[in-house]
Amino acid sequence: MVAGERAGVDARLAEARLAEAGLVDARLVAPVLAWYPGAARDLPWRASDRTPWGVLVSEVMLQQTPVARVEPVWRAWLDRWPTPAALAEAPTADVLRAWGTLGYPRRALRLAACARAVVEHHGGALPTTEAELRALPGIGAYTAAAVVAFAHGRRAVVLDTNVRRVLARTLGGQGLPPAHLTRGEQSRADAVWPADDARAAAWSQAVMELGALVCTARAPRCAACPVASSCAWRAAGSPPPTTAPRTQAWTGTDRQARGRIMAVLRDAVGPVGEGALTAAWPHDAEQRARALAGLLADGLVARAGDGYGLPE
DNA sequence: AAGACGGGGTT
DNA sequence: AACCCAGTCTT
Repeated sequence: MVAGERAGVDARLAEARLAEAGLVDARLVAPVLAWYPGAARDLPWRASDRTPWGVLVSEVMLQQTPVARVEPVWRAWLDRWPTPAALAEAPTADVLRAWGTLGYPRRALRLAACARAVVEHHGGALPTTEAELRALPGIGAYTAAAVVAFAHGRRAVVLDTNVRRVLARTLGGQGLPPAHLTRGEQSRADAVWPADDARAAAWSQAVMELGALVCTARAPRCAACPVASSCAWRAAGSPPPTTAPRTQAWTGTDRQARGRIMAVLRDAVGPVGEGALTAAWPHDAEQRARALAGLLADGLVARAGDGYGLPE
């Protein structure tokens, strides 16, 4: 075993002892739970009249898209398709237009497929276990846990980018979590998560909110943090992150080309011809063809007469 | 384990 | 111009 692994194991053992002694609960969980009620945002998918379906729709929309952009689309979506059964009947073109510019439109396709699966296999009601949710299209480990915690109020370890950052800083002393979710992070989270359903669900919501509002990636508001005094990262002098995340290129990528084509088709009343696609991405015919082929393969675009349109 | 996959607000 | 965002799926 190399020194780094040895140190990691020692750190986890130390954390496990702290958890056993109830110190993590006293220093981290309890203060964050106390902080939440006065700080939480008033988001519509958290309202007392929320439904599991509304929670799921919010979680899928929030996969890589910020809250501010999701909120208006979520409201319109739930007004139009208040249940899985309603969405299951919707034409794909309507679904993609309602998704608008949230990005990653395959999520909209998967959400519609999820609605149909819920109708077919679960009688139209969302299942309540992580394993059943995980088996539905577009629902991965995070979203399954989020629905269990936020919609059903039961214990589920919700490990999104916010929670990973809070735990990396407060317990790990690191500025940012690893690039990819590690077993170490999962075992650390499992040790921290309260055992009781109601407390665990409240913690899920509160720790995510802390990461979103206070323990932010770029410029954390440590002065407003309820656990600043026991934060391992602060104690270490807030050292900058060691590994810089690789930023994704955007301008000139296939993804941008796909987006331009989708924008044209969303805004078109009927099918569009080759000319409209050329105008959408004029300078690289090869890339345009590759993007269109990908969209057709993904089921985001369909041939319509002599041209192309959103699928029925 | 790595790469593909949108789009817009913030710094 | 970079960076960031309540991830998932495929290879």
